[in-house]
Amino acid sequence: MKTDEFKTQIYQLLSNIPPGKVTSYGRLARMAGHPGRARMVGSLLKQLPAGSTLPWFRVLTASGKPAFAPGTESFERQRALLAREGVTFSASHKVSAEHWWQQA
DNA sequence: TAATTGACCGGAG
DNA sequence: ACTCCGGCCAATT
Repeated sequence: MKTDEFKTQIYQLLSNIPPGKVTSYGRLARMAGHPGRARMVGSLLKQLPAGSTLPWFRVLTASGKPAFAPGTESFERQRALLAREGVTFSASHKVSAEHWWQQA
């Protein structure tokens, strides 16, 4: 079980999330067969190569909100990208359950 | 080499 | 619904 395999798994899953859908760090980790490694998923997304086309913005915390503090640049960027796909936030910055990705 | 730091999570209070 | 806490473990100090 190498770290590289975990990374590959996560990247694979991430690329499978369709536009307009979202999931959480923890769920991705669990889908990859590594429950409890949510932080590693966050670490991977943080270190994504500059030119990557992976939809990092479709990943939220388990509570359904972005991992960034409201008002920060990253937060606004994520909100804009999701809005472009029809995913809107509630007043408390939470994404409604109907947008959550259900594995095919 | 050791300590600290996170784009996290679930349970408990 | 919200805060606190312990577990998580690679990357960074």
